[in-house]
Amino acid sequence: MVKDALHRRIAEAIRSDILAGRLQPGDPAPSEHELAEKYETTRNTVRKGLALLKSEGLLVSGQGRRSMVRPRPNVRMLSTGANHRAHRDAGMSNFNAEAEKQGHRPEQRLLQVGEVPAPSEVAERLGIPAGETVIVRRRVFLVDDEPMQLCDGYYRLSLAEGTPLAEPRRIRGGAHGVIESPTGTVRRRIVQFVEDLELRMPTGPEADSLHVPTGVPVARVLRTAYDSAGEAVEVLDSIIPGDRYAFRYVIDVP
Amino acid sequence: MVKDALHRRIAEAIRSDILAGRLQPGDPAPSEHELAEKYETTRNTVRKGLALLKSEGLLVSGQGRRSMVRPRPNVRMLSTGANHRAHRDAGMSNFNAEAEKQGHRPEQRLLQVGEVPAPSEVAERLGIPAGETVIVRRRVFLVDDEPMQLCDGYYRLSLAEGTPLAEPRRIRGGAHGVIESPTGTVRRRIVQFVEDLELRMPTGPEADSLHVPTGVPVARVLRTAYDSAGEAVEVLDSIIPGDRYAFRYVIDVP
DNA sequence: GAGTGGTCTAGACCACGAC
DNA sequence: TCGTGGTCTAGACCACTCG
Repeated sequence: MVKDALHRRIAEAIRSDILAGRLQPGDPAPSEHELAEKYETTRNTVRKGLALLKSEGLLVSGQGRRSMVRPRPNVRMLSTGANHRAHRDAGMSNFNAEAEKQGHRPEQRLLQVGEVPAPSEVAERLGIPAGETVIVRRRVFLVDDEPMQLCDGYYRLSLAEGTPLAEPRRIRGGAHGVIESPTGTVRRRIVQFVEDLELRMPTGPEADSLHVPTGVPVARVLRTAYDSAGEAVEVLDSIIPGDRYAFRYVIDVP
Repeated sequence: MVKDALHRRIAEAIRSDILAGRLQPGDPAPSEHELAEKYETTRNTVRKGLALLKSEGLLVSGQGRRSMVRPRPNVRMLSTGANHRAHRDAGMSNFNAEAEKQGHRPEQRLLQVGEVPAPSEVAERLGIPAGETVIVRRRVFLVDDEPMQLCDGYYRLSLAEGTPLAEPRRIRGGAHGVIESPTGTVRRRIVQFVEDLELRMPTGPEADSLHVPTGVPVARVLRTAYDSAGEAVEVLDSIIPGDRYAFRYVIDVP
């Protein structure tokens, strides 16, 4: 019978050790040799069992090193829509505030600033035709030198051209400061965010650049910012590893 | 070199066929035999490559059947905090409304209603000591007879005892109707939800009961409902497969 | 250098689906 | 019945880490 496959039983035994706490995060798993002997089978079969656990995110392994129970990451960010403004009024992004609160050193690294044709999902949200030229700012957020998320910001050309948004430099006070700063006589104000989340496994390049271990999913988050006129002024396209983030949303019912 | 492993190259070739659209969802993948011949290797190595793609959620397979590119699920729910009340005032849950809008047949199946000790995460949110007895209502939501999510509702004993919440029957108008119905002279009103999301791979039992294919992550959502007095009146603990749901949250900035 | 995990070969038998 | 994928054996060599 399929469900009683030996490699599944091996996986199940170790899984229950982990879930019951008999094996703690960071503990070494039994070696493949030991398991092969214990279950009177070959290393190949043992490896299939361990592969299952890796794909579930319970084990991590590496050439030459003993496999171990996946350690909890030392930082866990809380991504919350609830308090954007509070932080920003203090001149700080949500990301930085959360990291520093936990006693870590946040960093935002700018990968690219330039003009690109708008991807369809972005164009849709910005209310422009797909393929129209937009400004993109690609960044990676890090904590203690470990990458935490990829974050691409998209802006309409008419809004960003000639502003710091189009410059390949970090922006003091953040992108929202620029958007809300008065241009001529108008003063924009961001009053609403809409976040669309999708769950999936990371692509190869994503897993590489974010150091996502096997068996850890990511969220793809598209966040659109609207001003008081109902106009979309920014679309953020983020890839967020599931082992380093928890999400919290507060919904007020009218 | 590790990255050039043959099974990885095989996976990469097929992956790019899928991502480029040369292989469409539902299309059969090449058979293991064919691939072994093409790459002049053994079936075992081919299988390692295909296993990679399965763990990424790109392929599905089954004994005796040809592997195929994972078809998009025929229903995709939009889980949104934005319009709970609108639907409920129409006497319909968010879930049912969304499914019917897409022309499908929703169903909520009650698995269990009973008293249990409150899990710590639930107790925390309900503002009671962990382990205190609470009422739980375990349900599975289905669309067209396919399971879509697991959803356990927890209620304080003092609130649920003697009400339909403690009865093993479906509740006309939903649980919120009961919570908001007047008891004595007070009339509760739910005014806020707080949703905590976590991303991970499904456990074995979860994958089984939700028919989650390999390589598809789940969200674990804890939703707490508060009344106008700031009291937590319900905690919902849901497991939601990533291939059948998209999440949308609207955040208003004061 | 000893031990570990990563890769691969060359077979075998089984369970299941489609024809 | 035939082809498919699922499981397993019994070896081998390599790359890497650690003491």
